[in-house]
Amino acid sequence: MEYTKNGEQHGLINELIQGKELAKQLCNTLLSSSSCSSNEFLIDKILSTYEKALTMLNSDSNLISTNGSPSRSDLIHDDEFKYKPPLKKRKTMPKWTEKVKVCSETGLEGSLDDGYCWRKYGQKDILGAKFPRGYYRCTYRNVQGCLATKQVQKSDQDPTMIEVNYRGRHTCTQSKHSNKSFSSKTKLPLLQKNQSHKFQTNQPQKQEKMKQTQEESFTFEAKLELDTNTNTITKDDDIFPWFCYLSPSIGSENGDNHSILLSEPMFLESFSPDTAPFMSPSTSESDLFCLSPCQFGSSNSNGIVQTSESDITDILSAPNSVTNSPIMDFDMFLDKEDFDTVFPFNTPEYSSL
DNA sequence: ACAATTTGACCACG
DNA sequence: CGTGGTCAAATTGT
Repeated sequence: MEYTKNGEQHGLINELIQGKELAKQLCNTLLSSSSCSSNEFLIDKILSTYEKALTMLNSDSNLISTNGSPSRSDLIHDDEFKYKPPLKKRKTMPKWTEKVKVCSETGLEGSLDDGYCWRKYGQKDILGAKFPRGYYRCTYRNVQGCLATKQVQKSDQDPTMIEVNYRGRHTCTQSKHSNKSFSSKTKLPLLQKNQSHKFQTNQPQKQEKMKQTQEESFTFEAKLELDTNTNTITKDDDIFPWFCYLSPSIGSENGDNHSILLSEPMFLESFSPDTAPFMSPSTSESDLFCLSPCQFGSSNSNGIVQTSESDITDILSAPNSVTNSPIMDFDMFLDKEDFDTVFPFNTPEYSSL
């Protein structure tokens, strides 16, 4: 992909920065119990900004879509949802990839928490990858029919990087998060393939569990960058600072995350996970929410978001994204209904915010 | 006893 | 047919 068009890239960054600022304003507005009209205006502006950014990205077809899916910018225009994917097989399930970098100094890279409860249902060696991929689904799949799943895999290049591929939004209500702790729910395959899996799943596991208790000392890094090799876009904290990356050391189990949240503009409790499906899973209930592309991170995860198939447009659909703003793939984009769910600002229920 | 994880088998897709 | 994703029995943990 050639994202070498400096001018365009610069413009994109500007748009994104503007979006950030607008989001901040909106947050402030919301926090000050502002008027609806003011909110609507800001939201419109934000949407417009993202549209522009997406359009810019879209202008490079290679950048956005690798499988012929409609570009996101096509979708974000309300009245342009007429588009019907030609032969889309399925997939209304949003999907996005997130990369989380865990500071190895803490030696805690074995786990991470995005705020949801996951149950591991599989692990597989992936061709060409050093580390096996772990498959997780929502703990409440059976109970609440939540179909959210995620795949977790250590990065080949940088073992401190954890790649988390989310699929589907959470439809469950994970009330337990109200007592928010930074417990990690995901354990990563720590060993490389050539190491004994048997060993891996036993002994190290205990170590990991012990590590989990130390998770509060996790530190994360987040950045956004364009990876010209992989056609992916990563988020830079500078660009999307409001994505709220809390350091576990800051937020705390009993601590008041809100105080932190307030330091960076974010959308707080006025959104509940139930009413705002686009929110970050990571924050789940307690704490932070974010507009679409973003999510509110919960303490444990900070990271880099990345679209696996470089469809930045997916940004807009990050329903239950995670801690780190997800930029979802739109290889299977959402239909309008989904989009409204994810980015419901145009819906009546949100117009009164 | 129940819940979660592991892991080989199975299946679908390209 | 190879690979990735899921299932489910066995195992382990609480």
